[in-house]
Amino acid sequence: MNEISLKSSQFPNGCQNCAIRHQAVCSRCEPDELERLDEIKYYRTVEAGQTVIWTGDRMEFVASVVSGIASLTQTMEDGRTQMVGLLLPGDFIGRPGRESAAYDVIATTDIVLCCFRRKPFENMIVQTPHIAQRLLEMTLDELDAAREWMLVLGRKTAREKIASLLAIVARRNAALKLQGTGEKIQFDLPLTREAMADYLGLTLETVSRQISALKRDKVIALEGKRHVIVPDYRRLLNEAGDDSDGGMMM
Amino acid sequence: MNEISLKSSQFPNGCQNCAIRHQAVCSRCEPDELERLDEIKYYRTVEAGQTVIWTGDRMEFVASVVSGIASLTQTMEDGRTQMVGLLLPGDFIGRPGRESAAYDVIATTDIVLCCFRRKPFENMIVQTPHIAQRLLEMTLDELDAAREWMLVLGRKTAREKIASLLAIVARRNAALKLQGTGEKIQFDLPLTREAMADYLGLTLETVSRQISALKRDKVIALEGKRHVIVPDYRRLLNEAGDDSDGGMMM
DNA sequence: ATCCGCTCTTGATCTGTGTCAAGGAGTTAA
DNA sequence: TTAACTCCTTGACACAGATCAAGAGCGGAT
Repeated sequence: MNEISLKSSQFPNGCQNCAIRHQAVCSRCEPDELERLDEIKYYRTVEAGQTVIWTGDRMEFVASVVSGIASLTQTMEDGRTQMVGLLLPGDFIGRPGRESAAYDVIATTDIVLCCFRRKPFENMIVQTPHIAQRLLEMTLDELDAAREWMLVLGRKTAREKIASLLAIVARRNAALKLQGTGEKIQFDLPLTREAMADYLGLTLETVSRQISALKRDKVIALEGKRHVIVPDYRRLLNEAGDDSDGGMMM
Repeated sequence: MNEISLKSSQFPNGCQNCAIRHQAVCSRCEPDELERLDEIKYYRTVEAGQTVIWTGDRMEFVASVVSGIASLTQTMEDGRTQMVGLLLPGDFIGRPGRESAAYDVIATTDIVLCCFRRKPFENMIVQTPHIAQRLLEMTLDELDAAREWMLVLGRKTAREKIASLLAIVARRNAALKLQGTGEKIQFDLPLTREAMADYLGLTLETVSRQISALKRDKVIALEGKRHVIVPDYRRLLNEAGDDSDGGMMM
């Protein structure tokens, strides 16, 4: 299962994207708290396509995604699968208090995780209130994202679903770079057609057809299979069925 | 908007179902913490069919459902609606830190809410760590429920969707009464066909047809339109597509 | 260079669910 | 009693998306 421990020294700036350390802890932590966090922390890489944890596995750690993209996936006995979460850098994996994993966690791209051994981490939560508060904020955001996605899954057409997904990835990308003010946004899709289908509750054929249709209608342009160019972000949002930008997710 | 303040004295046993007071606080709270909670607390009733809060409204409070059933609903501009949460007694409404509501909150039946004014409640969270910890637990449970529902919305057939919903309501009901060990479970559906459709991402006609089909196939029996009898709970679970009871939701 | 495996596209056809329409059953009000 | 209303059921038909099938593009291994 391709597990490699990395030393903190490989991340000279600290764990830049690690939500726990930088967003939850650093700004408010006492030095001795940081030390305790470092003691229970280790890094781990997983190759694209590998499964980090299977549903039901014992969870020995919780983790934060440092780089790459992971997904939470549920599978029914007959093989139907539904992705229930897209984990981007900064997102959190696992939950304090749970012994075993509730979902498969799959590395969609090569990823680096910042892991914390679970038991000591749970102790830290009890002793360090602002960690629980930060985790609560993050969890509430995830809950909003999940509910937003329920609207997508339950009520949107295939075309709207695709546009919604593209809008999310585009937004994430524009947010990471300088705010893509006005100018066209472009990015590489980090998901295969099949992964998109699993996220959207569609088949990969329908995904492919709808992407072709959006291309034909000049809502997007493609370079190769994965590189997407969005000439007019508002238009894309409109296709997604949520004209008022507002919420959306992730 | 039908707002009635009730006095705590109308709930002589305290607020039995109130998650914050009894599950989050009582067992671990100091007396002075309980007093502070009481100061910012009030009760409110809402009639069936009324909207408690509209999306975008300013949230002056957070609340816990004491009795009855409420729902969280999202609506698109063209009127398509998706229920994104079913709130049963003990469930929490609102989130600390958010100024305005992200969803419509609708009273599906007559309900009683135990409300806490938001600002002082947020202060309490900061000062009283175990409240944040309890809220984190509850939020994580809701997140699991939402993700479970994503599988229902994205990958299940209409028949499986109906069976899934019936199973949830049945489980809740059996849990409230003495564990319905073996014997047949019966309960009143608290939702109209239309509300079920909004929850399941279907039309009310399809809901009606599938309920008729389950009745015809003796998976359930009906007395009137709303009273459901489940002779074999395992069979129902099987129809829902999740043979291994295990998780499910809410 | 050739073959293999993987991802993606496109076509033809099938089917589950939506849409439109009519009417039944129960409740409340006149 | 009838009328009006809400909630639910059922039928006929349409259509979005699934399924089945063939093949294109492309990188990696031999």
